[in-house]
Amino acid sequence: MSKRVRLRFAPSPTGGLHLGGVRTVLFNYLFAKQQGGDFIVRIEDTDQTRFVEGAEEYIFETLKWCGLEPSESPVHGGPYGPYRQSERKDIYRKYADQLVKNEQAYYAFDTPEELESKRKEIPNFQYNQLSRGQMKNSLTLSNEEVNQLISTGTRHVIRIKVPENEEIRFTDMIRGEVIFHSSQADDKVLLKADGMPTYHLAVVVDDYLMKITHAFRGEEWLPSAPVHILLWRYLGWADEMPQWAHLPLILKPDGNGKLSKRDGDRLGFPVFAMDWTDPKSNEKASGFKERGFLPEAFVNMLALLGWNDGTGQEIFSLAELTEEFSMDRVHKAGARFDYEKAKWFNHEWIKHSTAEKLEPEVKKLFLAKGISVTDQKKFEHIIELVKDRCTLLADFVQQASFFFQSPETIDIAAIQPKWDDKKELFFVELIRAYQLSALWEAGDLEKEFKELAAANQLKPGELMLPLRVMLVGGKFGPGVFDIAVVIGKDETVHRIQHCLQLLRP
RNA sequence: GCCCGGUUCGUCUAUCGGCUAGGACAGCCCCCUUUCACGGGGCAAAGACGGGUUCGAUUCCCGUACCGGGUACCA
Repeated sequence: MSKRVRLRFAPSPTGGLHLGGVRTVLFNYLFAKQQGGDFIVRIEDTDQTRFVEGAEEYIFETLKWCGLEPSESPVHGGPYGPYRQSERKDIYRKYADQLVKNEQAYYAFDTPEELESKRKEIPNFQYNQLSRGQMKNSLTLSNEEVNQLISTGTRHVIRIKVPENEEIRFTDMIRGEVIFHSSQADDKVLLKADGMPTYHLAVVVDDYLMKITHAFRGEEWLPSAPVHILLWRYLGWADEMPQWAHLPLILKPDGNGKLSKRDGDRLGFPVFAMDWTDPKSNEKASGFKERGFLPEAFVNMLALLGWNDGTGQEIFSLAELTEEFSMDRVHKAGARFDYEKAKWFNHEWIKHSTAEKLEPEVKKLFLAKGISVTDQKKFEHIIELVKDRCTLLADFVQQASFFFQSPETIDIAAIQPKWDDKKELFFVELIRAYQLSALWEAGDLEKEFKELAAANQLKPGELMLPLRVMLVGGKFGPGVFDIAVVIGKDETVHRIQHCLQLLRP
C-alpha cells in the first residue's frame, strides 16, 4: 500500500496572491486531486514583522474564487492542525533542541548588528564552515560560557551545522537529479531569537508532521533545498521525505526578472488574482477577478503557463486539468507572462459559456452602472447576442447597455458626411412603416426596410449603418434588426426620430 | 563574485536521434458579414554559439555566451 498523497501550499500572509502563487496552488491542487489525495493550505507566518492584516483572508477568498479549495487549512480544519505556524511555535523548539543535542546544530550569540558589520567588512560574508570558528557560538565558546549566556537570557539563535565536505543530491520531479556541495551551503538560522522557527526548520518539521508526500514550490526555493534535505536527514526522517518539484517562474512580459506587482501597474494588467489594497501603504493592485476574468479562464491560462498536454488542446476545465495534468509535462524554463494570451483565454471561456452561467456576474456589472434587470429571459437573450464580442466581462456593459437605455453618445459623424434629404425621407417613411407594422420580428423588419429602400431607389447598404448608429450609438453590436426586436417598436421609432433631429441643420 | 537552474518563431509551446521544425496568441492579407465581432482560409516568423558522439543532431555530452533564481534572525 502506497501512502496517501498529500500536498500543501504554504503562503506567508504578507500581501495579495499573485499569478505565480496561484499557479503554484494550481499545480499542487491538480496533482493532489488527480492522485486522489489531499490538498492542504498551511499559513507560514513565522515572520511576525511582516504580518499583513487581511492577507490570510484574501488568500482563502482567492482560492474560493478559483475553485481550488483545500481540504485542510486553518479555516477548513483537519486532523494535522494547527495549520498556522505561529500557533505551532512550541513544536519547533523541541526539534531545534534535538538537533543541538546531536551536534547537528548549535547556539549562536552573534547579534544582528555584529553580523551586519561583518558583512560590511567582508563583502560576501557567509556564516558557514569557514567562518563559524571565528564567531560567537556554542562551537567556539566553552560549555560554561554558553550556559552562562543562555541562563542570563542572552538573545541567541540556533543554526544548522552544515557538514564540511559532502554532496547533497536529490531528484527533482521536474529537473531530475540536482547536486549541491555542502561547502557552498551556509549555516542557516533554524530558530530565531524570538523563538520562532525560520522557514527552513518549519517547512521540514511541518511537512513531516503533516505527512506531506510531495512538495511543489517555486524555483526560487531551489537553492535552499540542500538545507532542507539535510534537515530531513538530521531529524532522522529521510525515508519519509517528500518528493520535490521546483516549478518554473513566471517572468515579466518585457525586460528581465520575475513578474512583480509593479509590472502590472506599469504595463496595465492585473498581477493579483483579486483586487488587493495594502492596509499599511494603501497601495492598490488590481486583480483578474475585478478586471472581468472568469475564474475558469484564469485557472486555464495559469495551467498552460508551463504545462501542456502535448496534443495542442488549450482550453481545459478544472476537471479536465485534474484528469490530464502530469508533472513530467511541466516545462523547466520560466515563462514570460503574456496578457494578450490571457485575454484570449477569457474570450474563449465567455464564448463557450451559456448565457445562464454568465448572467449573474453580468447583471452585477449592469447594476453597478445603474441598470437593473427585470426581464430575465430577455437579459439572457441579450447576453447570447453579444457574448462573442466580449473579451472581458466588463465589455458586456459597453456591448449591451444600449439595449436598456438610449445611447449616451451617438456617433453622428459616422453618418453625417453622406447624409442627404433622400435618406432623411427614407427614415421618415421607415418610422411610419414600422409604426404600422403588426409584426415585430427581425425577418419582417428587414424585409420592410429593404422594400422601402428599393422604393426610394436607395441601396440598403447605405442605410443600414445609419440605422445602426441611431439604435446603438456607434458602429458595433449584433444585427440591427435583432436589436430593434429587443428594444421594441416604440423605442426603435423614438431613437430614429431623435437622430433625425440631431441630423437636421 | 560564488552556487543552482534555464536557453525552439515577438510570446506560450510541440518534438522523447530522422524535420519540408508543428500548434496557439499577437501581427499582416483574403473570404464571410451592408457595423463590430464570431467563423473560415492564407502569409510572415524559431533551434544562442562552438566543439564533440552518431549514418544522422533541435533532441545526447562538453565548453562559451546570455537569461533567471539564490546568496537575511524574509518567505
